[in-house]
Amino acid sequence: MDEKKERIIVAAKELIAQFGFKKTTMDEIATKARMGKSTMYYYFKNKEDIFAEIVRIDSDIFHQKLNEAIQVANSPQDKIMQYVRTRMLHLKELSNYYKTLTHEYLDHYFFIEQVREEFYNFENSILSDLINAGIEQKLFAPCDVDVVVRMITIAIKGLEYSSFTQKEQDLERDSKQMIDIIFKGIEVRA
Amino acid sequence: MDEKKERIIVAAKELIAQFGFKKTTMDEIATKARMGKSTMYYYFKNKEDIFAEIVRIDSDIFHQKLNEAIQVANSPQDKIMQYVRTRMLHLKELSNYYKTLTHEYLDHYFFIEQVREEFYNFENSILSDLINAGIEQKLFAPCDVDVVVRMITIAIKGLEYSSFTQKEQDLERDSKQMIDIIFKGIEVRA
DNA sequence: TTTCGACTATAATACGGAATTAGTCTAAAT
DNA sequence: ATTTAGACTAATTCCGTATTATAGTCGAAA
Repeated sequence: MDEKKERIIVAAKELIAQFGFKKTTMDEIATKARMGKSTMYYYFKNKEDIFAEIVRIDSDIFHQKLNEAIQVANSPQDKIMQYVRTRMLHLKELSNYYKTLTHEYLDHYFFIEQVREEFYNFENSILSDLINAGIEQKLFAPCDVDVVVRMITIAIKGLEYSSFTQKEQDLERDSKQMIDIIFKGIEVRA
Repeated sequence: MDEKKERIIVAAKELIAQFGFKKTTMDEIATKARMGKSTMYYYFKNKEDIFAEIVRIDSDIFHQKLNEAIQVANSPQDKIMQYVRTRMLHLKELSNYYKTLTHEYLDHYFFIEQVREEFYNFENSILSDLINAGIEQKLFAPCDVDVVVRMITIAIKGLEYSSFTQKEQDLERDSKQMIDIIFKGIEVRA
């Protein structure tokens, strides 16, 4: 029954969002999902497995949003701009959602690391493709694509950091300004 | 007696570097500095005061190193490049030195916040001056200086983050590549 | 003015028993 | 066969308390 699995996920998601992973007990999830505790063990191996599934779902949605964003835009520049913009906005939303977990991240949950790794590869591949497309279309100067991608991701890291203390609006403005500088540079043009 | 103060600082600095602020006791510092514990209270108001002084001294040295770096370089571009390079290298050194403290930073030590604020202003002022100089010398395109400075500091934050998992050499290379992109951009030139 | 040992109040720690909790198992219901 | 649940267990967390460690004070001596 997939509907049962869904109920567990929904209940767990709400509780975890409110209280964090550790503070949410299997009994609470079971009660909220209106079923016996051991029933959940028929659908999930253990507590971590439930959380892993929740993270996986969110991660899928996030990937999808990013893919949509670059499909909507036209030029490589626009695609990169929209990618970064969407990434920042939705990540802030997600991190806001998972705020109760921030502390628990310290305790190494393997699948967090795994999701991070997956996302790193995803992002790298998208950005590489966009930079390469830009070079082919003679929009970007021929350059070491890996280096450029790396610098963009480092810049994104900086944006991410500054986003902790920032409202959504400023974050979007900063993202645009950063990408703009990476595109055009600040030196005078010949 | 300034020599006593020095002895306290030296002893405290070594112990704190090795064990962290919390794990270092006033008794240990006193023993290492070869004096009675309460003697130290003649020279310092309390334990935090000793640490604040240590941080202040290190911070002064750091500022000095940065000032030297930009004096040695010639063009605004070079000065910015050297500034970032020096900043990353010495900050890595410092953070390596204070590695035992990383965890304790979480507990809000007011003077850490204060030093951070001071440094933020220092960095802002230096970068603003350099960008303005570059614009005056027609090296940089006329632009919103505050925005450019902000983007550089955000990029530096990203570099800082990636420096945690990186060796000095890569850090230096990344710094150069980042600044290079900020100068030149990646779009083709007309 | 400078130094120190003795002292105190407070904060960290250690510990043991009680309560929770993740996960299992058996058996009943569908 | 599949699904559910309540009782059960082993492990962990929690909690009150007794003990220790520690930052900071004080008065006296050098």
